[in-house]
Amino acid sequence: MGVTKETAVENRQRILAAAERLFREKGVDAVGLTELMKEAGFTQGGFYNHFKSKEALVSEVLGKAVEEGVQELSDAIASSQTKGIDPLTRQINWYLSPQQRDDIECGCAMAGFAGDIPRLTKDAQSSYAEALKETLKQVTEMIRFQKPTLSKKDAHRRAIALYGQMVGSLLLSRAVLTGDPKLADEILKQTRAEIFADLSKSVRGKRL
Amino acid sequence: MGVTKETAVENRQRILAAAERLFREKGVDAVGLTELMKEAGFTQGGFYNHFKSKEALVSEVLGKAVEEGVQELSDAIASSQTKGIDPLTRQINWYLSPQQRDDIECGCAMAGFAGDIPRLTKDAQSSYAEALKETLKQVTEMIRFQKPTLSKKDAHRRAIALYGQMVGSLLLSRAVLTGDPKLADEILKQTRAEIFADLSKSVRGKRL
DNA sequence: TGTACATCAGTGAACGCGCGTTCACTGATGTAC
DNA sequence: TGTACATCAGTGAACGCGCGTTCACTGATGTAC
Repeated sequence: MGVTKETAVENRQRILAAAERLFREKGVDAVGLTELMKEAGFTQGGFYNHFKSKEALVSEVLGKAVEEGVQELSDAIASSQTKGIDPLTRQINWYLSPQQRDDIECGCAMAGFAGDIPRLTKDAQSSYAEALKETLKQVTEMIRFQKPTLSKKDAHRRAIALYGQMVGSLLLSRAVLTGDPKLADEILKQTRAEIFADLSKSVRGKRL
Repeated sequence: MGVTKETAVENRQRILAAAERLFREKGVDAVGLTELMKEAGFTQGGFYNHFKSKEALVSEVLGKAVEEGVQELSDAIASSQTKGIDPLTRQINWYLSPQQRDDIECGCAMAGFAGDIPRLTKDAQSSYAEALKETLKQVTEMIRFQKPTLSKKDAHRRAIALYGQMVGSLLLSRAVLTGDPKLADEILKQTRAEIFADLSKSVRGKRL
């Protein structure tokens, strides 16, 4: 009831933030608009002042989440490089850590939403595909930073295989987290070990 | 109305089969019992003659699907060995093919349901974890069949990393299938290429 | 083997419930003069 | 700057709908004698 234009924009952000949190935690389908608006601090009716439909909200949340993911990765690469750390090693260690697996709120959006994509709008699917492409470019860069001798084509192939591996291990680890926590941890640990063994092998003795 | 005991058992199987088909296609949450029973050829009320609740059905479908997956893999390994084909190579080529990606009805249950597991019952989570463990054992065996010199521990590590990679690439490829079909195909192709490059490298020149 | 009765798979209407969405209303904000 | 009015974010009740589930009923199957 009577709210600054500025406040209205902030409130819209709050709805988006609440939605991302709940979607990641419970899944898109399992979150109702009443619950969502309550979480954001409003009553359900106000939703339609900000969004055309639930589907439009979902698309926007998804798009925002994957874009932020790309941005965060970009920042992490830059930060690693200024610190003189190898960005790829650092990124893999973070990605395949129990922390990023358990902190579903802040974890990788590409992995977290992967299962929902086929059921979303074409728009959402396109932004997801776009973000994946961008991410693969960044991984390719990290690989070339680590092994400058590699051709661009080889690095890109390696990037695709590596990123798929990271996403898959993360999702499998999450899937068995309750059913077999020991296995969940082992998946992350062994995948990390295997990746680093591969890397040190292919740089031919030069340790990372 | 009035049905042989035998027929009743068959009908139960039909409900399970319809459920698995629909769950894979649309996701567990998106399938209602009315739709499900209609698909199986019945009216909604009869559902509770066979299952305690929708949740119980979901658990049973999941358990059955992953068990069948383990069984099918076991059969495929045996069939490859009698034909003198390397089971691992054959399995990877099938798993990372556009056909298995697109044929969501018959594709890998471990991958297809991975995203749903955290929201299911403890029972379902346990059978999933059990099936994953079993699958990893089978992959380990395939790896040792291909490279008998590898220690059991090394083969198991390699199995975890490899299976995670296959699942991840498959899910990413599925996620961008509509948004960027070219990328979807490339993910499968490059992952296959990378895996086989790794394998031929680590068997030191001995082609598969 | 034939008859009487209990069982229970299947039917389809109905239940309460929460969903996404709409609506009339409120009242401070923003605007026109 | 002060006043009158339009705007529109937010409220909360209500909409139709499909959900998971329950229920009284049907009638062939299976069983007891």
